[in-house]
Amino acid sequence: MNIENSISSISRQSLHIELVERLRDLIVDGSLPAGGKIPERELCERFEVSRTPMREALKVLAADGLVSLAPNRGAWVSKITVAELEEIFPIMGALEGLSGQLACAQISDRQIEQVREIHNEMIAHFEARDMASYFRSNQAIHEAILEAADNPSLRTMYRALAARIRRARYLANMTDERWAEAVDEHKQILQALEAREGEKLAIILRAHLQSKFDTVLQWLADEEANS
Amino acid sequence: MNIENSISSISRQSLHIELVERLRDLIVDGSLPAGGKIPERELCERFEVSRTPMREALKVLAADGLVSLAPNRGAWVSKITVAELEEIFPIMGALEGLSGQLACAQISDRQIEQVREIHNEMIAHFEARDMASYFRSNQAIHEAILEAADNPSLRTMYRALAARIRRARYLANMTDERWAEAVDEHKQILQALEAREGEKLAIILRAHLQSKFDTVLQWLADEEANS
DNA sequence: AAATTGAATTATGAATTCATAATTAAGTCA
DNA sequence: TGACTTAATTATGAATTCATAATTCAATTT
Repeated sequence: MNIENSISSISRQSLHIELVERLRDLIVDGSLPAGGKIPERELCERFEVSRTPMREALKVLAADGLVSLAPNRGAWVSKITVAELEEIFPIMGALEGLSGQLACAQISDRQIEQVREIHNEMIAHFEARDMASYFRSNQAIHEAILEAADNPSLRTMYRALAARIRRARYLANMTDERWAEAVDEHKQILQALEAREGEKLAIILRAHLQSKFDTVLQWLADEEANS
Repeated sequence: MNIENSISSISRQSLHIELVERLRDLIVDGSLPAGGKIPERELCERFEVSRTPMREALKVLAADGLVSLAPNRGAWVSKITVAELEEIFPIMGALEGLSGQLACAQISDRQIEQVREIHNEMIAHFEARDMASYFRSNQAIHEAILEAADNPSLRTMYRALAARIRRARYLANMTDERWAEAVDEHKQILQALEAREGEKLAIILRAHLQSKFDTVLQWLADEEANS
């Protein structure tokens, strides 16, 4: 890529798009904590933009559900409720099932090989009981399947939902038993993918997400009890 | 509702939200034709707002995919391509399947009765070969199932997709043969719903949308050939 | 001392302004 | 006449300004 292109790739797209992505990252990685107020002025200074594009970005994120706008009271990072989790998990399941089905229909041997590699890394992390690394590999597998599905709209929608429930999804501590179950489910996922059995993979993925959801609900109930 | 409430329900929500809805309507009903430029200035005058909230609304719609923003060249109504249809139909199928499944799990007898009534109206429209009325009833049935699924996020996502492909979905002329098939599929839909067989309904709905998609693709191919 | 009122401050929503990019129109030359 | 150049116009993106709503905090009352 030459200099001209590398400049244009930054300045070409409008400020608010850039801001949407930056803000989404800040929210997803927890720099802007859930339930907290979004300091508009501060962020404008940080990113050296005026309020106009910043507020445009906040409105886009609000339409996505990641941000809540209180009229005349500013923007807040949306706090996920149990009710919303109950809404979103089945949708994620449907989308992830579809992504598996589409992936099976057209995934290349090369891509399957890549998934297998990540899968094996994940197993190693499981055996070492390294949960952070396990989650990373886990996420990479789901991303790879989504990638293989080769459907940009699906990708965008899935990621938007994943951003909304991210913390709930990866902060829930699993019991060792549940963890082993999840690993077993992942072995089935790999098998179905290798055999390119789309319908089967869809069913497994939906069930996998359902299990995850149950775990999260359990965790939330425990959290509730302990506070 | 008292006067105070009816006032606040209008003025309470911000201008750009109101505009998002108005613009979406204009696009979906064809007042702003697909592929056409969106006359920002004109719309600002029409709705008596300044450019700021109008542009905020356009950015939200762009994030939704209903509008395309060309940097420094303004906003255009997105034109659906065959590639996008190929992306979106399976997603709609997955979401509609899920809505059927969720609906079966909790639909009331009263709601089933309502669906049955709309279904019978639709059959009457079919027998009278009144396609416009048929489409209206058809849409009402899918809406009723979506409603019974009682999942606001699902509803929002489904409607956003439906808006994007609306014209393709309802402008495609069906052959009499295909039309009869669709009606038959709808009879199965009603049966599964009455029996509250969620999995089965999901499968039927996915297949139903797949058939619809095939019809639309055929229609597009014909259109292509005739132009 | 606690609650309540009201002025001062701050933040927000929307209009306006401003710099710049894109388009159009006019003029020039082959 | 028709393509090309360049000036004028218009539209766009972003910054700034302005009116108003919300919040804070001190003063007052009970």
